[in-house]
Amino acid sequence: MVAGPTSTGPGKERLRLWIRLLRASRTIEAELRERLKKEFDTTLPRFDVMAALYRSPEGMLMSDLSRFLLVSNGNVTGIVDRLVSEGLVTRARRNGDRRTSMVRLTEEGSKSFAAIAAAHENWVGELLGTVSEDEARRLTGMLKSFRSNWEGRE
Amino acid sequence: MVAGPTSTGPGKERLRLWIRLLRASRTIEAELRERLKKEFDTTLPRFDVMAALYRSPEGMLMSDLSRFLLVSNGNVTGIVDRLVSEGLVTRARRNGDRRTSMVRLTEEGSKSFAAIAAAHENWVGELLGTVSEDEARRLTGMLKSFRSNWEGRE
DNA sequence: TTATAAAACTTTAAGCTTGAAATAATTGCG
DNA sequence: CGCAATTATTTCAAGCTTAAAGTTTTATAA
Repeated sequence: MVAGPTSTGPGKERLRLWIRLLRASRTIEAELRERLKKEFDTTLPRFDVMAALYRSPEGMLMSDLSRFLLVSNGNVTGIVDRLVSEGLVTRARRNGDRRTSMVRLTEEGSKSFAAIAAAHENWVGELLGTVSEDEARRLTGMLKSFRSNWEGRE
Repeated sequence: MVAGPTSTGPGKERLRLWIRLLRASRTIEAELRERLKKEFDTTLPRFDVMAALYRSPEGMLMSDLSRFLLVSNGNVTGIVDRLVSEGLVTRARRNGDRRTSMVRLTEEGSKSFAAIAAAHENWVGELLGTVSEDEARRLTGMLKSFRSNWEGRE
């Protein structure tokens, strides 16, 4: 996914775009992962889950998390397990539907996330520093319309 | 990495961009992974390694692969191991420097890759279909300059 | 009711991924 | 030369990831 086009033709320009997109996101992702590890001894998947929960103080179902984060159900199970065992998150069995459980940040998890998120936002600002605010807005617009055109997820 | 900004401020626009970038690449990546599995019973990492080797008929060192694909050394070892055991790739010990080995596609690997790459290019064209050729060129340019400004890898 | 299907989740097996430690070969320098 | 540092690679442990199969609970409908 990271090599160059192997031919010329109609799809070439879009293939180039895809390769650039992928290389850019991998490079940034690698840098963020490294800093999360070094500075906060955590991982990107944990950060993702906590970020989602931080936006939903009322809690989220496992399936909400899985859908929102674009990862599989089983995947979320493992990450939440570990967050629970670290005291950052709780799984609350529900009376209404006993198949499901509400996942929420604990007090500690919320505090912890706020600190990490602040650093994270600065890192992203730094790593994308060469993109002007205006360019960022335009790029975001292009990517947004692309996704929402392609399929209905959010 | 996939949730929205948690605050307003100067870095907000770039954080939005990063989230869009990540969601776009994850969505496309997931779709490509699924099709590679279904249609060719292979994986993205295998495809990446084969794509790199296809561009270098003379072969690549393990460290070349690792650098080019932006993944760790140990990672490449495992993927190449599996490709070797499937007869798609060879590791040739070198006389000059016996620490290293040249990795090459076999005849079969080369044929196999050519077929997969053709399908792959069509898929990408389809998945990025809502982006015009012209827009694709502009986006690519932005992403390219961003990366080369940020650091010296290629 | 009461089977049967559907939904929410967990478990499992296989593979991917990293960072760190271990091996082995080469290079450089006193 | 001889040995310390460097380089190329593999091994390892832990965690991430998916698809598929399994479990439990809820909904449907004959």
